[in-house]
Amino acid sequence: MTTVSLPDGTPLELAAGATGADAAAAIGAGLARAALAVKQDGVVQDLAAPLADGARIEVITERSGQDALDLIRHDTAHVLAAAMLDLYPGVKISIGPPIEHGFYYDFEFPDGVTFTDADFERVEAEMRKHVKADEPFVRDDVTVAEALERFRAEDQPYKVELIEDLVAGDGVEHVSLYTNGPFTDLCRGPHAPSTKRIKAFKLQSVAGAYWRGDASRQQLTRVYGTAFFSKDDLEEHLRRLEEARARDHRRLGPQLGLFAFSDISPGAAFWLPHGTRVYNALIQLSREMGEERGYTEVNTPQLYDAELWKTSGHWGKYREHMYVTESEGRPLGLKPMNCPGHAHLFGLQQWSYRDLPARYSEPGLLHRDELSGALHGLLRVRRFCQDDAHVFCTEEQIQEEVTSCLDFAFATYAVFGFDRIGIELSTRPDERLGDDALWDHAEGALEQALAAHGLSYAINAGDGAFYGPKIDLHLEDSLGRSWQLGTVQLDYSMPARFGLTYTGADNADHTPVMIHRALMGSYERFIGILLEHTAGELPVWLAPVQALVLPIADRHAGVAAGVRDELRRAGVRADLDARTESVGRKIREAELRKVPYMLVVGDREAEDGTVAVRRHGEGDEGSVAVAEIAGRLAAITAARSA
RNA sequence: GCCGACGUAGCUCAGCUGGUAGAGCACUUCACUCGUAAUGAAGGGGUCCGGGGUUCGAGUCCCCGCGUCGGCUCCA
Repeated sequence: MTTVSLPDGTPLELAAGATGADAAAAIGAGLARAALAVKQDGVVQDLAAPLADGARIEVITERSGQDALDLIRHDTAHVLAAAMLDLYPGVKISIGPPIEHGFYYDFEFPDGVTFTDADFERVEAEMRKHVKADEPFVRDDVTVAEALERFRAEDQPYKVELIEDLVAGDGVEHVSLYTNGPFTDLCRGPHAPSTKRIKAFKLQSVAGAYWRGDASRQQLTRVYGTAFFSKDDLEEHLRRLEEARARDHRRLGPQLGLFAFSDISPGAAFWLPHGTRVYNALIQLSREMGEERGYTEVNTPQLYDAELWKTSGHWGKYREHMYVTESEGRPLGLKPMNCPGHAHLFGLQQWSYRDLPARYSEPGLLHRDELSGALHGLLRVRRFCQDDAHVFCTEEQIQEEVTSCLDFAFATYAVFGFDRIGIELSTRPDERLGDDALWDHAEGALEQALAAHGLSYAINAGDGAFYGPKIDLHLEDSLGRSWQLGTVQLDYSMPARFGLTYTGADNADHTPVMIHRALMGSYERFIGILLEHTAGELPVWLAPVQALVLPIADRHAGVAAGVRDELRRAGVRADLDARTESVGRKIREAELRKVPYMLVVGDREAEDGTVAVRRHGEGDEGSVAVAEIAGRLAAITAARSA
């Protein structure tokens, strides 16, 4: 006898050796038909897998959410591979997993064969044949030797390499193969019972992807697709992707007159007047919040003798991403980051332990020669400005300083209502400065700060900066792609390399510790993410035009200009639309520009010193005295409350 | 940088198999002076990303370059 328990805790008795399919059948015929797989103690397995006595089980059906979608998307990846082998003899297959919103499969095509999205249609047609044929997924556990023989015979070197690595790495002796129709793949599984469970699928894009993520190895052709349990779900998914395009900051920026890009300077935004207002308002926010927290602003050069970059270590590691020039034979580098400049600045002065911590901030303009293919609107640029700061402190002050950097970061995000923040601890990379004892120490300090906040975080092993580990804070864009905004980095190396010292209470020289931190990250990236999160409807305090005064007829233009001036005197960013156009048109255009407040001035308002207030997206709210609306908007701006 | 796609007026896009460029919005002018999401009419505007090539003829086909988009790699 095998006894398993169902999700509601009910025990279910089955014959010894019973499978997931048996369990589903024992519960009901309908469930047996609907069953795709079985989850045993949290692990999804084939229906044909035997159940372990005492296991908690759950039968996976179409309604099981992500587990079920992962399953058929993985199935669809196998069907794609089967179709590709049908259509492209000699194609080499590598791997094809499910991913968050779909799946991919990586192929190597024979010489001279290129694969493009124009080929999707015939591949999809071939895939449909396999789905229609209702081909079962059959698992076969074989010895490593058998598997190697099979894939060598089929001339599938990537599969051979995967098996060899499994043997070398994990010492496996058996591997599992899954066969659907004519196609057999090395695969851990699980899979649904047959290809017919795939109800709707679509190939989406083709991309290059390096074998095993290694740029020095063969580049394969990756085919992305997605699959669902119904055509409606698939269409709904595609519709959402289309909607996300409307929130794309690259579309919103020019539309709202915030910024533009030009071929003449790839990766560098041209900030238009309204975008510059937003940009400056964010810098102002950083300044005010920094001042409250004991930061002092500094201003350091753009160009430095290569000596500085050699001292910091950047010359060796990042020179190819730096813009360099020379003057009178002296090599110079345009700063890609502020830290060496700040370290040098620290060294120009004399320091006592009584002066620490010193917190230097600078909205420094940086240039990095990013790979052309990496550029992405405002989110990845070559010219940008970080809300950068460096804290120089004693060993004893680290904990408190890192903690207050994190507090500062969350306080900044709270201003914008950002609460879904991904936290990562990035640890020592292969190429690094400093010995292991230093790294142990530094990583430990960051872990403690995170623990003190009670924050849950992911470990990003090997992704630290070359001078120290870091805590990274991530937000998602409109398509769910994750972007690093904030970072707090602990650095024991650079102060020593720059020979920085302070005089301790013992009258001896000591080396300070340096904390690098940026919270918004760069103003460019932050504005990009903010636009995607708000769909361009910036909070009132940040809107480039907070109020637009709309005279109804030309005779109201004088009064309207007076209203605008009064608002401006109160510190409100107000503009006037005095064109000879209908109010309807002016309102439509202001709505499209997402201006938060439209203030209409006609005969009635001119008469009694009021404006008719219309909120963006909400319609007419009636008349309000000019002084009152000016005070209201000034208060909102001062408080950054909406 | 690599793989694939794309690049036509300020913007969004049309332009079939090669036969000398088109719409809507925007812009300019004129008329209208208007009460909460488009007043009407007329007009101007294009080295079809750049450079080569094939052809009697190239926006359209081929090659090279640049840029953008989706990925990969990278991201101090």
